[in-house]
Amino acid sequence: MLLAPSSSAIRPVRTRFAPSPTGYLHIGGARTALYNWLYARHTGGHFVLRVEDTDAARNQDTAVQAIYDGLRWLGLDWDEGPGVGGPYGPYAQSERHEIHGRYLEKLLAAGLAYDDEGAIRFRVPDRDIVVNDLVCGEQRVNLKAQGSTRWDPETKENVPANPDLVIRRVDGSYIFHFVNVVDDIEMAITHIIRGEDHLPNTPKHQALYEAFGVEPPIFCHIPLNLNADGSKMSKRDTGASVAEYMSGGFLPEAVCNYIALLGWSPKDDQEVFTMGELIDRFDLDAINHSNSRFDFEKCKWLNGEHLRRLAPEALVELAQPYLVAAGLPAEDSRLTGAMSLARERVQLLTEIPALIAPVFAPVISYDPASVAKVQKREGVPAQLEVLRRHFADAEPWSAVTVHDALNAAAEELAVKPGVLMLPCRVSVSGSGSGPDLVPLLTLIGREEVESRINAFEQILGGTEPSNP
RNA sequence: GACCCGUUCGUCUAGUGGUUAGGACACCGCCCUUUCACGGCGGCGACACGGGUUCGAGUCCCGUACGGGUCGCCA
Repeated sequence: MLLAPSSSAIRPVRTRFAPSPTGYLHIGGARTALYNWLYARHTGGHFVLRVEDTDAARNQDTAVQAIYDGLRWLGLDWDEGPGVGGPYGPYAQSERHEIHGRYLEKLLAAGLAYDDEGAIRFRVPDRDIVVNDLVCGEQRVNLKAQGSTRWDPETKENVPANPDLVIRRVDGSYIFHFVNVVDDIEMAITHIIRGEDHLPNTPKHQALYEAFGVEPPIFCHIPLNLNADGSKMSKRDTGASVAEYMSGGFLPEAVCNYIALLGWSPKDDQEVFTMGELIDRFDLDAINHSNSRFDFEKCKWLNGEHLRRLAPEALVELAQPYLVAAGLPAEDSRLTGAMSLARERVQLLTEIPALIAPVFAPVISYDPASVAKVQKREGVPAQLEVLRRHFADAEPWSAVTVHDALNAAAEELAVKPGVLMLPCRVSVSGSGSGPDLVPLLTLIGREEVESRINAFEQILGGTEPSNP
């Protein structure tokens, strides 16, 4: 009973993400969830979250929580699932026993399943099963022929095997392949978007759909994400857990943007997308066919791009926890101005405190290398003296007057303004690099700038730095 | 081992028979009479290999190599 999936076009799209509670949300899983979510949003359909827990793994609240937290942080809200309910519940596999039992009965009654020493096996048909995958094309396999041998990794050889699928264990619990299909049928899932690692299993699922006389959903197997070195990404690898991004100063929309691009292409040169744009542009026909490697640097760059598109006020909001942790004021009239400076060079929210600290820090921590660089120069104390004099005349203290003062000092000394910038910068921030100097000085204020230049002159004069 | 998926700059990718093979990250250089950064400009850098088909192939076909995946009473 092979049925073409064409008629499903009239059904409202229903996608699902079905993670097992492993205690963390893998970035690859996050991408799978994202694609399902995007497709549902793109088509105006529904996105379902179903937790594939098992009896044995029950009561692992924290393990499930990590998945919820990750999805919520990414902004991938589910229309049906744990916490929100829905017409096709329950949404935890462990609570769907009766349903699974009912489907098992169907198979048993039709003679398509049988008891094997207490376990129950699904009788696999002896004919080609055809799967149509949106990405990988047509897959054709005879499960009976293929399953009659099994690879034994111990002896490294093929050994005879029973091709019929165990669907219920001796202990009465059900096997993944079976519950997966049953739940997808029951939840009226129309599109299965999942990792390519499931592709070889799909003919088994197809056979089950056919056994139940149900039109299978549209399969879409997406290529995998690998580590930078091409190895499989596992729990311990850098960037593998969404939790790292949550605490590492990333913006959820930047992470979504990046992982969306790993495996899907907008087919043009746009790289920075808002969530709305992703929803708009995302479609299944533009999914790539080959595996990709995770480039943490590009992910950071993209995060910087998203940060740069934010209003300073929004940045103040987002930086709150990092400011507090760094002992910086969480509320201050200069914060917005400081953010618009930090915004220009920031990639991660975690970098913000160091960037704006000079605006607020009463004590400068001098970077030895930067100080040494200044010390090597001739005539710096005299230059700072002239600079300070012009700063004293800047009235009122503003970006314009500070800028003019800097230029005037340079003119008097017959040097380019740039020559004065390094000593000035190190004086007020302790570092040779940082936000744009003039706005930084403006923000710090005349009094504080002058006293920091004073302090730095003393250091250059041979007095021991109070803060090496 | 069998079966499946794949292979364009280091990485992410555009490219659907005729292109100087385009963009982005990273890297390098220059510019922004102001350092670092941001931005702008430029540079480096790729069609895995071998056969076909074709007037013509990154694009189609076959093979090889390489990478990944799957073969559980795991999910």
